[in-house]
Amino acid sequence: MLSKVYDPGEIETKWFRHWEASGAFRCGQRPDADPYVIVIPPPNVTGSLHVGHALNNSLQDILIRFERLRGKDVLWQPGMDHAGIATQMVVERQLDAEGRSRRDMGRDAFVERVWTWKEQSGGTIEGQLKRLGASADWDRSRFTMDDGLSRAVRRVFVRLYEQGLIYRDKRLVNWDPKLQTAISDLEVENKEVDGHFWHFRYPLADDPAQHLVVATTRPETMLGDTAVAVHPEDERYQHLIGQMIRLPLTGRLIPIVADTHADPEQGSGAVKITPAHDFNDFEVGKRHDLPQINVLDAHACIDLDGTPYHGLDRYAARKAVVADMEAAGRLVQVEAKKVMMPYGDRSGVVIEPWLTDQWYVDAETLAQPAIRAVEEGRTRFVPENWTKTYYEWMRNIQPWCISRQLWWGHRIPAWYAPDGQVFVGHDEAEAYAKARAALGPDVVLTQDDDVLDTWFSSALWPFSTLGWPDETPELAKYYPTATLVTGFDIIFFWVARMMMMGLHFQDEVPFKTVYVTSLVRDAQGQKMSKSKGNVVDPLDYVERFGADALRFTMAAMESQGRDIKLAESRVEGYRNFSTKLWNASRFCQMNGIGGSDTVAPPPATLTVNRWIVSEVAATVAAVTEALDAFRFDAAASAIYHFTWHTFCDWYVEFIKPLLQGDDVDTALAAETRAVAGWALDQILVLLHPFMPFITEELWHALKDDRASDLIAAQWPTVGSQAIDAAARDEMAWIIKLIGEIRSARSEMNVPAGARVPAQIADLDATTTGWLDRNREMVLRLARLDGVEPVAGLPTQGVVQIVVGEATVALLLQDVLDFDAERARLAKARDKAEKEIRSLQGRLANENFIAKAKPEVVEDARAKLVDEQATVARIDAALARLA
RNA sequence: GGGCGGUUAGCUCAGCGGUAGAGCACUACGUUGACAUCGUAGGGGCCACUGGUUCGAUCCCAGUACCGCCCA
Repeated sequence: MLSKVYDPGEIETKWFRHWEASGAFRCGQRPDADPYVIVIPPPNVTGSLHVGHALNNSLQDILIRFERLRGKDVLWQPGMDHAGIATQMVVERQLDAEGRSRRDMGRDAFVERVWTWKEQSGGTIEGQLKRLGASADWDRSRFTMDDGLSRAVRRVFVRLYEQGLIYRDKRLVNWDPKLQTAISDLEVENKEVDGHFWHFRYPLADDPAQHLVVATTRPETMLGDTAVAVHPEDERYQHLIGQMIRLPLTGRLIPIVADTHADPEQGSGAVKITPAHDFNDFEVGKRHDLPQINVLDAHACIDLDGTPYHGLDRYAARKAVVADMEAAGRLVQVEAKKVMMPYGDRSGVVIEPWLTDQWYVDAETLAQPAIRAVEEGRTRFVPENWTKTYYEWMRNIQPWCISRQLWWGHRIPAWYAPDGQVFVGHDEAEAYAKARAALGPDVVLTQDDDVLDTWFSSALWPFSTLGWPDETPELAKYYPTATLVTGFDIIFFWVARMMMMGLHFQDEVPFKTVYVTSLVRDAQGQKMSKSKGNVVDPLDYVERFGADALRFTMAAMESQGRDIKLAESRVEGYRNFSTKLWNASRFCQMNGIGGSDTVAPPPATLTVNRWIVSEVAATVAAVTEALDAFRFDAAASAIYHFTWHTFCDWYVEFIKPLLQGDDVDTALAAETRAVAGWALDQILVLLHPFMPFITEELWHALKDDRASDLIAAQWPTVGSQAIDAAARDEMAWIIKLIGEIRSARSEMNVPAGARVPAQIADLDATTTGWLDRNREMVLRLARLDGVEPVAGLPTQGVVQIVVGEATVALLLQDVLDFDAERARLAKARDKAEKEIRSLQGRLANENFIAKAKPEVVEDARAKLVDEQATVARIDAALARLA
């Protein structure tokens, strides 16, 4: 017997172990079935589960379990990402605590240390995903630094290099002076901060009495200025274009150039140009063939031997430069100003544009097929509006800087000869072979020190995890994958790059649908962040309410195109829902209702049973349709509403007299038990993708000889042909009748427990049949003593209720408040009258009759007749009272 | 500056060309043999604003205001 209260903790780990041990998560179990594949967005090996993961993976598991139940050959490919910078930072922090540094210990020892850390404490997130119930094929879990995936990375690098799509170039990069590495544009966060605008006088070389005022937010970079630019159409400066400036502090001569980059509205309209330290200036420098003077070293300290600034860090240098300019009388003013500053998203320090040699991918070329694939609908975004974001990025894509000055990652497979010639190969031997062929047998090579951007390896994820570069059966069967579920924040980082690499190396899109999830915020709508302290730990909710409740919350709140504000009350509410389901199952168990033997609905003669079969069929259609359309909220709401408000609130209450009375008809009771058991089974299957644990537990509790676990059961097959319109009409009337009686009782303060005798008038043949067939249910649920059909209703001591054509009178004798009853009827009359006026207004409009859809007009007419009849009956009821 | 989205009950959100729904919260009653993590009943909304299209607009279109996000 099930316990009275559902305790999730008890059963969740039990069932997960069982599924895992039984191999339920493995792909390839249905060799003839269509595949359905999702690759997990690989979480960082350093990561732990946050609420975004909980959302994302709940949705993936819902899709996976849904398709598994539908009989597909399902593969959910799990794994983790080596997360270059993040992981290196974790281990460096440990070393720091030990008073050591990676440079002391050397590259090999450091990398070994990272591996040790990874083996010991990396990947806690996998365990946390399992706690959520994630039914991925865990035996296939991959890591981006695996041998196989590393081989894929080298293969891709070599091939793209040979195709001229990877190259080495000297360009400005975003340099992180703290982490000592280049990072990509995407890893830079631009933030507006309080800064200053320093206005300096730059003297003309020919006439030092004359000067040009330039304004800058970065005074220290003036040491690297190689020009001053003015707008070509700026009247004020026409005569100066082509003249020279004597740059203060260094004394270098620099030209005044005309360039549209100078904004006449900004400051004085003249702008200093520092090509080696600013992305815009770099472009200006190229247009005017200006020298690029690098004045900073890798630590962002001034690197100008022989000057007083040498060795100062950028902020100290700024102070010194400003002080010296002021002392020289060249500081005009200092203006407070909001400025945009680039910050490294990992290090949090200000990024320095810096001139270095790096490796680049020709993203523009690779992007073209990736754009076409979406234009042609081979891959589609859901919700659809993310397509625009994707195009926006792809059509303006910049060369992708893929080298990182880190030690943890895939080392770049490029070797240099002493003369600087580059040899790229899958391994050292291949590079040597090429080098010897070119340079002779004695050549000595050194490998590039740098590693590849982490996203370079995750770009290969949809096929590298399937075994590529080997031509494995898995690759043949499971590529392209079906659905990618991810957050909008990595459409650029990851989705776009998978599209490029997948198309280039497999000639096919990596996935057919990209489902973009919402962003989870806190209950106040704030983005969660550690610094704000509003981070919700999903595992805390799992502990308190169960993984099922958290998963259901995620699904129920996941509506397309809106952020999720996660409120604890919702999780609690869905915990209550699981308790409700638990107790409904407990009721069934106590009444001899067990799991069904059939997937098809059992034969039913009773209206109430035919009705619940119809309601199940409608719910199956609604849930299936919603999941097919990625409407997780609609699917969750359909199954929730059916379970609680149809099955529990009405059906279970309806069947009690059929099972529990003194004079039970055994044949009808047996039919009812079969139908109830079947309906509950359908609930369990429909709900399983959302709440896998409780449903699996109940599945077995209701029947101990199940043919399979629920996880491997069959999605309901009952179709719309099982919907019985007559049964639905009949039960709708019964429900309305009971509802109206309850409402009147409550309003008239009839004690809730009191059994009241009733009479009913004006039934026709149909409604007489309806009432006769369901009399026991009505008596029980409306708390009536009896409901006797009569020709004329009594006039004294009655509460009258109009339901359709019929009027019910509750016989209350002495306890009736006459005025209250009159008021109650009057209120009902007003409501109907209001409706009548509205309908009459509409029907009086010729245009409405002529132009509205015929069925709409017909509906309005029918409703008007109905409401008028209701008013007539209420009037009759009022007349009886008088 | 460019792009995307939002504005519906006290709160969180669905919805749809035919004058509005859910969950939570609130009020009253309630221990009826599944369930108080519950049941029954109830109150609560000029669907942001202004125009337009339409027989009819919360819904479609245009604009305005405010709020968010992304990119420069």
